[in-house]
Amino acid sequence: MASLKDVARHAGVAPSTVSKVLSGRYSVSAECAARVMAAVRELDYKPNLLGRGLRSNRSTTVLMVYSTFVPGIMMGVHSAAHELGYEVVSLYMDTVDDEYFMKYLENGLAGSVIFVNYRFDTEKLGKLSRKYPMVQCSEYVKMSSSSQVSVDNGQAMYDLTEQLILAGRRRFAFINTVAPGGHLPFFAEERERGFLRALEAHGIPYDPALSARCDAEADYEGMVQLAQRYAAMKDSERPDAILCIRDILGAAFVNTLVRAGVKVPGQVAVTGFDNTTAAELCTPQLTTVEQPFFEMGAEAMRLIVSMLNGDLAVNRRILLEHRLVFRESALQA
Amino acid sequence: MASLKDVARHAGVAPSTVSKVLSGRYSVSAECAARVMAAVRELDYKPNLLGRGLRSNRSTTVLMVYSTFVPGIMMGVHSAAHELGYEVVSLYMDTVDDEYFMKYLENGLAGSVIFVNYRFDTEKLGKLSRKYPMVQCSEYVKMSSSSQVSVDNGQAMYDLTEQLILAGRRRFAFINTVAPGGHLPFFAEERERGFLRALEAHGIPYDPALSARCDAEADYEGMVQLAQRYAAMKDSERPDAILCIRDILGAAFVNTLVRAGVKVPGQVAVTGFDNTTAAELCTPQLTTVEQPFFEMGAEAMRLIVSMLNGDLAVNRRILLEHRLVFRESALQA
DNA sequence: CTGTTAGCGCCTTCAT
DNA sequence: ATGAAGGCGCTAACAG
Repeated sequence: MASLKDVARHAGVAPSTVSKVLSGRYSVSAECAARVMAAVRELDYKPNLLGRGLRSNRSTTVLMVYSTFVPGIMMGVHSAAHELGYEVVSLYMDTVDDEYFMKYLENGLAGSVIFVNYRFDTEKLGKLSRKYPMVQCSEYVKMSSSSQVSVDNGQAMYDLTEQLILAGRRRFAFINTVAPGGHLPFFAEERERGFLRALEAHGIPYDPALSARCDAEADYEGMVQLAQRYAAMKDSERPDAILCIRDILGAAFVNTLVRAGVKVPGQVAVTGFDNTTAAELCTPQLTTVEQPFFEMGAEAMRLIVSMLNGDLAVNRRILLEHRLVFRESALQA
Repeated sequence: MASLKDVARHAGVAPSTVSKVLSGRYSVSAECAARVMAAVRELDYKPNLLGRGLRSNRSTTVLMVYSTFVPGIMMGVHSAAHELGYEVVSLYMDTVDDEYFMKYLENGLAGSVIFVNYRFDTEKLGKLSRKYPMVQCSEYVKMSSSSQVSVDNGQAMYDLTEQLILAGRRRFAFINTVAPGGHLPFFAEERERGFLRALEAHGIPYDPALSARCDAEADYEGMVQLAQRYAAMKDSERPDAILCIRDILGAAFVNTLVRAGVKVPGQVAVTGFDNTTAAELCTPQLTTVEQPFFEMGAEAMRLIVSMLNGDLAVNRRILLEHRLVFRESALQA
């Protein structure tokens, strides 16, 4: 691999001059810059990030930690990174609230973090964010010192609930998931609050006993079992609208209810959240909420870069627009 | 961050001695080693990978390039990496056969590659494998100079087909996917060959006109459209067994046929491949083939490390055992 | 505007 | 068995 020194020799200048041309942050004569760039092309020079990082103590590599694979977010992050001249390395961590990813910061591989749907203890997060630029994408914990990019989960669920009310639904159930510790992810809390707020705004009475919480670690079968409780209810006792926190839960409900002879959406409307494949895979297909994942990822990347450049006095919270997707499982008013 | 020099000072030895203790490849007195290790703990020292990589020109960071997110493989790769003292950085590339990932090798971030389900031109792959250790996991191209870990896709499909034959099926269709260029991934070729081999071995006549190939880029709706052609056939003309190359295709067929009133598995047996969530999401649930993803990932990692250590004279091909998973869509004989 | 110099953290040869 | 010295590729401070 050609090194910066090789480029310098080939162009007949000093190594530091090459460095200056490449960084673009120092004044160099146009003629000289042209010679350097020509040499870069001829030698197919690629800067060595180890040398650069070691010397400058800065890193253009962003660590992306995710607990849920969302292709759209990944593509958005990568796309923005590419435009901005950054690299992203990603790390799948199925056990949430673990600090294993710190290794990748401490050993110098990366210099900043984007969390995607990753739940991390508030206190730890606070400490961490003082050492490394950090942004939370999609899921987040409340923290004034943390940057975040997401949709307005509460508003999204409010909007969805409102449409069902306008379509004539009256007996509502909300199916949330609950983590082993009994904690709800913050976005899940927000969605539930949005749901309640919509009922209240429209004066719809609500019986919490109709709702349920599914174990976050439940597999599909577990979700089906929960749904069977609803399938087994007397028609008069069953909710006429079941709002699920995620598509896969919604799909489990649709499949289970239909198999038991309950009419969807005739007797019960069912909805999901995220507009994943699962929403299309069930019959009838699932009404759901779509998030602008690509933009969310791209914004998260831009935000990190701003922070790295110190462009930002304060951390920011970016909210992007959601979109309701109506399918057969719950028709629009 | 404490550096190696800090550790040396704290332990009262020379930096080079600390390095020797940590690498374990030089003789150091037990007493001295103990002092060093104590200092490492007290200072919470983490070796800086940039300094190490720059100096040694070796990297313990493995790049994982994938076009399909398979949690099991990821976890296997990470688990083995952790045991062996390696790091994994991963890169999602939806556009297959692209060389963008080379950047991460050329800039020194990583020193070897694991491809997961990533199709890469044979010639390029050959060139690359001469510069960087490389293993293909799950999908692979035929190449004597390349290491690979996978199940025996041909044998898996042979076994599945044979079970359907033994269960009395006689009119077989095989639904493959075809990439824009008209090329089949190698594993897809192998599966199709295994299917044909089983029919031949049991003397079952085969009408290729019954089979079809779905555009690899088709979304769920596209798959449903293909399935509708089969739903619309006269009962006497329709295959009584439809073997799909992937679960999601199988799910589309199950859903579409059932919705059209065709009995699954009564009139048609349907199968998938991979045992993903999609196989559970459809009704009836899908008979499929399970791969030992975790082990595949772990083996791929071990193989890379062997190659990096030069332990391996020749590249290797590791085949792991598949498992048939029978569900309602195609019952066992 | 360009070049010289020093050193980021680490490993490895060589001398002791 | 231990330490001293050099240098991997790069950038930043300084000199010219």
